[in-house]
Amino acid sequence: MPRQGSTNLLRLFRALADPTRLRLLNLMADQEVCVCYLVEILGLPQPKISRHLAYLRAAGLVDARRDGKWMHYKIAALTDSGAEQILRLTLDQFHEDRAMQADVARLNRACCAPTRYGLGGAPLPQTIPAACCEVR
Amino acid sequence: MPRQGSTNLLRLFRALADPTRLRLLNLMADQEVCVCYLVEILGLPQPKISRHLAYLRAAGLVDARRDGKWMHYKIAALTDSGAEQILRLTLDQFHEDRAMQADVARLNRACCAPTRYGLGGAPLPQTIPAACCEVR
DNA sequence: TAAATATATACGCCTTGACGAATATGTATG
DNA sequence: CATACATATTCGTCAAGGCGTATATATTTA
Repeated sequence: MPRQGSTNLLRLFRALADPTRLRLLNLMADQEVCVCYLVEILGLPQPKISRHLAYLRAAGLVDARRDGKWMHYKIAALTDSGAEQILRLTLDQFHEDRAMQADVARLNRACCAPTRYGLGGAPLPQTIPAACCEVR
Repeated sequence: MPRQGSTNLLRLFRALADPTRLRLLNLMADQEVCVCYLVEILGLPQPKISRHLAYLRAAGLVDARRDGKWMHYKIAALTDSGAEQILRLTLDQFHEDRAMQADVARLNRACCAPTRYGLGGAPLPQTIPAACCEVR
């Protein structure tokens, strides 16, 4: 297989060239996340979220997993190690961005109290214990 | 000034989301380069090169310097350190890409023998000594 | 099987930006 | 000042992709 690193990088950069997709990737940086949380946290129309997730999936940046009615998305392991490095560095940079950190904070709060966010039966991310701080 | 790193990153990724601009940045990775060399090496129409350089300049990724009839472009020092890191890592990745290295090789050959490339009086990059391998 | 829920896709509209071709601008030189 | 040369910009056209709205699909539950 010929080296075609710049083609992979091009695909990566096109995927990163949209603010909604950056926010989605930020929320998925550390864990697999259910679509319902993404919609709730970003406060954007569900079809918009779904379309951007489809774009990211087509670009090979995320993997999807069905779990009953729910779909979980997570950041994929990229075959191109250069693209992988750039993606990881990008996600790291989001730690310096207030708005991105605010998104993460809202995600954590929603995961700790799903019912308050209209996410009653929604599955929690695997890294959040089911009884993290939920009031019953 | 509020943190708005993701806005800077967005501008960066949009600038990187084009194959011609990636090739241009690759050629400028280590040195300031005259537009005439960029046109010659990439073998693309001059207005196309010029438009992409204008885009890169507007995005703050390159600086331009006039030298008589000639214009020299170089990669700018980015104010956003996150964007700077990503850009540098991207340029590093080009070392793994055959086509990108071929561009660099052609640039070096042209700089060493400008007259053979129809670049008779064109100014050499600063890092290339005027008598590098030129046959007189 | 019908209804409810979660998610995905299709449609039409619109903006961004890429392109080739033509032309304009800036600079040096005769 | 006229010309040549290097580079930039404009113009019209086109494709990619973003959006809201509506609808389709998949899954569970009654």
